[in-house]
Amino acid sequence: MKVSREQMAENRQRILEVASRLFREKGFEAVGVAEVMKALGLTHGGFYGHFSSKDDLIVQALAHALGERNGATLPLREYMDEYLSPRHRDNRAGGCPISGLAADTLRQTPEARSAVTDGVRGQIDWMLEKLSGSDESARRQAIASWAAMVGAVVLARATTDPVLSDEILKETRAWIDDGLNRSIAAIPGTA
Amino acid sequence: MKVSREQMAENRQRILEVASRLFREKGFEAVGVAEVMKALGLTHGGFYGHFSSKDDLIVQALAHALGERNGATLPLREYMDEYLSPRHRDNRAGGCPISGLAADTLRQTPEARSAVTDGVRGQIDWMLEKLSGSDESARRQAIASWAAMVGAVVLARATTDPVLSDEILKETRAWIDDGLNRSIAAIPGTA
DNA sequence: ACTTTTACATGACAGCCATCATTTTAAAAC
DNA sequence: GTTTTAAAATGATGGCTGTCATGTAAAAGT
Repeated sequence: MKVSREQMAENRQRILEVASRLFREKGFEAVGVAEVMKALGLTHGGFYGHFSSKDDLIVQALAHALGERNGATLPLREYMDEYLSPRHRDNRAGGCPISGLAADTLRQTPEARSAVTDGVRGQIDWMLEKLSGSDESARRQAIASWAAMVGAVVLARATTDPVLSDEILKETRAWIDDGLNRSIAAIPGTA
Repeated sequence: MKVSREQMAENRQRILEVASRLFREKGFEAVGVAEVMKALGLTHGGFYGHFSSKDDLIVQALAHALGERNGATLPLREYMDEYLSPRHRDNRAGGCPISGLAADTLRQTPEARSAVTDGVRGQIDWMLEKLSGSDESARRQAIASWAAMVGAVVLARATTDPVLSDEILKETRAWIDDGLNRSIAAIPGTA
């Protein structure tokens, strides 16, 4: 049956939200078009009225998830605390799309890869801004801290031993903080 | 046709080698049983004489790839140089199975996940040994450095911009070295 | 030499998936 | 209120994949 214009626009948004959550949770390949539509209470038929293909959905869902996360106005340390928490590790569907989907995106279209690249660049810039420094050492710190965060979440998720998994998150968090403190101490007037 | 006993044993080894390379290159889901066998010049039919299922192959290929890498007798800094090199980034098929497959293993059998967990634990222990320290700070350093290495490789592979990709590897490598030097300096007698 | 065993080839089957053609039905337009 | 439009439902199709049944030929055993 046909639905109202607003209903259709809302449906489109809900497809993006549900798809981006399912993709993060199970990966692009493991989620079918029918599964996404069913999660909304719809059937697979209407899908191609909204998106031209599954690849198209992947690109838009990625952009949607990346954009959603950009609203983060947390202080850097709180952001890192949350990122490296067991809660984020266990919340793949609602978590960072880069740590969740970067590896999966390798086998996707150039458009999808491009969206992830923009996300990586944006994240580094955001962290750099939060570090309130733009010399090379701040950029190094932003990049390496971010790499450690992504790696720790990937490893913590892959590890089935909960003790080891928690330890990876905790020690990585502490290590990053060691580096932050060291840098702050190096700024004249803060030591 | 039937082949000799040694030939069969060799075929089994070659299946493991080819499969572990293909899996690392394209992911578990994207590689079919037929594709693996074809890469050896065989057909899909004989596969189930060697392995009970594709899931079985995945576990054994993972263990094979992880074991292969354990022969590393490089000094720690050289190992890190290689790990964070463009060459390793571009060599998924022959590279570290953890950075290449950890995310993919989330959706695999408990046995496969267990193999990866053992690999993570072994890698941390190996690095700890190389750091020649076993106090908590050395363990923290091993875990966080390793997380940064994995994250940097994942991000560098996902990033399509070659300049940014190279930068992620290079800055992460430098950042880890900063930490190593700081720790060495903290050991009495080395400063 | 003959028989038995078995590694691999061939071919088939069921299940899943993306995509599309057609139909239905309710909202928009008049 | 009637007609037009289009969003979603239904159903079909083709391709791919894991798995298995059967066939075949060469090695192993006697």
